[in-house]
Amino acid sequence: MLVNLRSLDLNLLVTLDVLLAEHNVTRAALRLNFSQPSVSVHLAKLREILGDPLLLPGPRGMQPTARALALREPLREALESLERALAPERPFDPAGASDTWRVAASDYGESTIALPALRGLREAAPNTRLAVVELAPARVAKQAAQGEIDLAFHTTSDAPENLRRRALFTERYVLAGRADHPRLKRRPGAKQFCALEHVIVSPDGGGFHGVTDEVLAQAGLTRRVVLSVPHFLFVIAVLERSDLVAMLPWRLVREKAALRVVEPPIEVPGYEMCMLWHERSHRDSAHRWLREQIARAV
DNA sequence: ACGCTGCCAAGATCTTTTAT
DNA sequence: ATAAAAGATCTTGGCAGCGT
Repeated sequence: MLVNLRSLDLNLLVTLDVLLAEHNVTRAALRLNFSQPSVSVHLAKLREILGDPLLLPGPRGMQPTARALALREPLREALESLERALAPERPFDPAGASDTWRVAASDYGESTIALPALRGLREAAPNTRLAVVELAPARVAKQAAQGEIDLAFHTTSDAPENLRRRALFTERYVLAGRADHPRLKRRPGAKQFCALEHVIVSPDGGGFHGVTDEVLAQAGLTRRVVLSVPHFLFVIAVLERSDLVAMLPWRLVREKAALRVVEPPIEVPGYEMCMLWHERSHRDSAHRWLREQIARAV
């Protein structure tokens, strides 16, 4: 018959553990910082609960019953396991860690966050692995909740409310075209800007209308958006091989020698990037280290 | 007010020492 | 070898502190 743990004071097991080691109530009491009678009462309760005398007074002190002998090792292991489980979390050791982290990122997040952070991660924690998975904004909250991803890189403004977040940087838009683009030798005016052929990134797919178009509309202007693509990096390839231009995040194009980057003639509001994670990971020392590492890298 | 826990004091039991 | 005395150890009963 199983002992109901609800009705069992686990402190009794601590006493039993010491009793099984000492075979002596007085010495057990000394070790436990209890009075001898208290331990005697504990033993009485244990006898009642387990239905076994456990320790019998005999010729050479208290002799353990067969049940007591059978109990000793498993009990010791169980208590040690509990002690380990309840021990204060030890600080994360990057050098010895072999975690695999799953991070959701768009190709923009890959370029501007994952890439800068990668070197530091490899150096500090060489036995860890990083899995970057496609960022699907609609699914981030669920993925985080189900533990499919540890971290997501996302714009702050439309990030799921129920996830923890930390701002990483603010981004602004610049106008980019190929390095020797004839119309970008000087910063174009609004009219020339609208006359150019534009590429737009539409992560949801298929859209031809973005923030830039809204700002233009307020000024009574429209531009010619001739290509819509879902990924940022493809835009760069397109710009390099055509006369198309695009309003792109500054961080994505700042080191692209093949591109010419100019300030746009109109003021397009930027956005803030943040990383998102689930409450469950919030206090985890490994996860905190990862977050700190990434925040420092960007 | 009640129940739980631990302590102290006293009683009970068993072991060891000492005397015969 | 046996019995009494002393010592060690466990159990029981009563009490106080504490939290519900």
